[in-house]
Amino acid sequence: MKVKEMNKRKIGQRDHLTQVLQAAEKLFAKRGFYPTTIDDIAKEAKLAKGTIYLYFDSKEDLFFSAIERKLDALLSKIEKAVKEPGSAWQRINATIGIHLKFMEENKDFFKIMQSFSEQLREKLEKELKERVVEKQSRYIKILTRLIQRAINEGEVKPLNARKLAVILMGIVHSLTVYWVSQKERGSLCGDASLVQEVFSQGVER
Amino acid sequence: MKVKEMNKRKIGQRDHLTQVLQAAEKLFAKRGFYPTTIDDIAKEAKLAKGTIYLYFDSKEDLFFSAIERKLDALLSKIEKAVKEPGSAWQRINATIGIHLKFMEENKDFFKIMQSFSEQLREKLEKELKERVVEKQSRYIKILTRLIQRAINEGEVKPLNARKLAVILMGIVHSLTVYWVSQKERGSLCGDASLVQEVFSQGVER
DNA sequence: ATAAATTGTCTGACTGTTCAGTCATTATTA
DNA sequence: TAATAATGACTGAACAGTCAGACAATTTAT
Repeated sequence: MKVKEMNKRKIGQRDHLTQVLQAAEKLFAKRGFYPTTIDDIAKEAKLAKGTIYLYFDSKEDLFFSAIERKLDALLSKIEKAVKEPGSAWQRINATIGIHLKFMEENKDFFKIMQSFSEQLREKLEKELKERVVEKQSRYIKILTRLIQRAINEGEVKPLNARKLAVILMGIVHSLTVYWVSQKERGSLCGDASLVQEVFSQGVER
Repeated sequence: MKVKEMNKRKIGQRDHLTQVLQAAEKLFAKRGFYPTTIDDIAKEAKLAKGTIYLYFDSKEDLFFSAIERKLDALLSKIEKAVKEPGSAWQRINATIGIHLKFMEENKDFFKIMQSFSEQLREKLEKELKERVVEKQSRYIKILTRLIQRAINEGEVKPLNARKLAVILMGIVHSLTVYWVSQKERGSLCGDASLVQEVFSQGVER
């Protein structure tokens, strides 16, 4: 987060910062990057446009900061769960559950995620993009490590662990997309067992 | 002589249309909808901006037409393959192979697909959007029907066929995304057997 | 056969609007 | 009172879409 004068931040200021980030998340999620204007976000946050530029350098900076904020929240949940004792499978299953629960609670957010990397290329600041890409790949790395361990323990076929991680993410993601598109939404978390069943049976030795 | 000249004129027209569609596909795929300007497309197609508006009503119209063109090509390949005789599994496997091959040959194109529905919402003409959504869902329906048959034949566990279709699409799609992001790309088609193995084992009774 | 008129295609300068980012002014806080 | 925070009118660039006219292919008239 590129907050100017970070060290001098006060409570009033932090509130405004959060207001802006929440408004940005909401609107970017609803409409995507380009159709969302800074004026929209300012209005939603009940602040003047100029105030936003006190906290963020540009629209892109705000966009990435909003994504980063949520991604941090998801990652810390995942990382915490992975530290818990248990077998590789138990951890993989926990991860699936946490991911689906998080998406169910933040259904707008994931829409940003899926498009950001391909949508903004070219134009965007390299540094900004890398901040987010790094966190995205950390998630895949965690899953890859878990799957590799399951392979080493002989519970999973000796396939490419990274590709299996990609496949698992793909399953979880596609079900989320499907769930969001439904008019009458059931519980997304309820699909955790389906994912676990299909994936584990699909890769087990 | 008369006929010859007339043909020359008509062929010229069709060429321009194709030129525009190809340029649009290329640039929309590379940069996405908003950062691509009609001037860019005109330049790429070596035509004047006004000419594009002879063939398309708006930027959105052009965007959807470019998508539709490619989607038709993919769908007709899939539909043809599904008509071939064979078991439900053979057809599902054929579909996976065709899909991956198509993406390998049109790696830019699929990027548009994944984002279009979420990117443009709100603003876009309903009718334009529906043209594409209808075709997208036709693909899922084909897969769903195949999977349902495999369930009826007792080869697949009695789970929700549509969700399984969504899962299969998710696997194929995520591997495509992963493949595109690789610097050193191997063969995407080569992953067809991985998908088939994991999916079939994952859902079999 | 040649010129003139007609038709259909293409062009790119122009217009109106939208919007990211600025900054002089005002409000708040210490 | 001085420092800091917030405001919103303003600016300049970008861009979708238009349109008056250029140009080439055909047809008609002489």
